[in-house]
Amino acid sequence: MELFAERGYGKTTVEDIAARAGLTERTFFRYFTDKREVLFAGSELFVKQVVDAVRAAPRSSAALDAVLSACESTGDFFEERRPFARRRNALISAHAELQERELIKMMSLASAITETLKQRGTSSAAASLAAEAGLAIFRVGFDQWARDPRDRSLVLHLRAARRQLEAVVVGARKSGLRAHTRGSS
Amino acid sequence: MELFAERGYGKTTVEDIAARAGLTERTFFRYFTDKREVLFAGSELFVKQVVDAVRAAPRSSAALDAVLSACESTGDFFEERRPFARRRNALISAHAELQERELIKMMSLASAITETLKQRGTSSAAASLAAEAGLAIFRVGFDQWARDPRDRSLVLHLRAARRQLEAVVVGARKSGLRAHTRGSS
DNA sequence: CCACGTGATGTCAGTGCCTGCAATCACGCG
DNA sequence: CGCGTGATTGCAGGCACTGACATCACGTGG
Repeated sequence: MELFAERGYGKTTVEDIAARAGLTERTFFRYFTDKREVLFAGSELFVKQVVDAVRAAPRSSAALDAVLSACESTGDFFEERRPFARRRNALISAHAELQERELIKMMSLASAITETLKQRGTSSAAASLAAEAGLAIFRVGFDQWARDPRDRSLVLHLRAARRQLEAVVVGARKSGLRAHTRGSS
Repeated sequence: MELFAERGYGKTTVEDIAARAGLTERTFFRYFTDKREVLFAGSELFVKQVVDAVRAAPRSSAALDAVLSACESTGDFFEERRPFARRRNALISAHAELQERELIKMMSLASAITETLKQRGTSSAAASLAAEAGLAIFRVGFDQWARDPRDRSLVLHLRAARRQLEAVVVGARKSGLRAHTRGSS
């Protein structure tokens, strides 16, 4: 992060990073598969935490609720490092290659959540959709949180996003059914 | 695609591709910014079609309906080339770097849709969520479509996915509200 | 104190992606 | 034929990444 801040991501070579850490380029590639991966260290741990939280959700709760409470449980983690999260976010959104990596990490999280939901007895398609919808809420909520000038909590933004999604889906369902009834038959 | 089928994506160099097209590596990079981009040629056109379809949706329809009818309008396009779509899909899901590219294309589509919805008067957060929810439905539906041994239509799979999402969100809302009533106050 | 095994680190050479720059080519026009 | 313009090429080089092998650090048993 120091180096990226100094010269920018593109102008920082892997050799630079390794040197700053007192190592060789070759050794860098033993720890990270990629130049990009250096910004995503510990992501497996993050996935594990979220998945465990999903698994820990009460059986009675609906799939989406399980996913969202798991998302909310990451709040403490992020709340402590909002400044860092902001800088990291800015860096990533400034570089397409980094966004790509972030997106695939998100999808691997989605897959992991989907699997966990299936083990809870959710059907395959519903599990996928609950995972994806949950992460869509997370993305939107996280974004609002990161750019919130009033520094309100992540949980608050997640709940707001969730209500928005409900409104969007339910609203569409109502008018969609009406249109359908009108249109067919 | 020929070359990728013959030797695999990883073992096909850009020089190979250029040679097969009767050109030089250097020229390849004038047409494509990337080796990966060769598999996503014309994606801007696709985005344009979907965005136009969203824009063309009646004002009265809800945001999510606008997005979904736009997704359905791509059905004809894909239906004609299901075998190609399947091979391309298999190739992409076998290579993480290609998945990354596909994901970022999806997100750029989501952003474009979000913008269009905002112009229709949808609020920013609702627009994001309608776009993301719509694309989640598209991803799940498309996946089912591509792997459907009975070759049923894309539209059918999209509608099914949509009903699943409704169930997931509405189901969660009901039990979530119940839990909330029980839990707080 | 030494030999030895093991895992981390370093060296080196090589491949392939990608870029900048300058030369060359194709071709339509006066 | 000469000329301008846009497409193509050749060349040199930077950087990401890999494989094979050498070396180092260090704990263990003799």
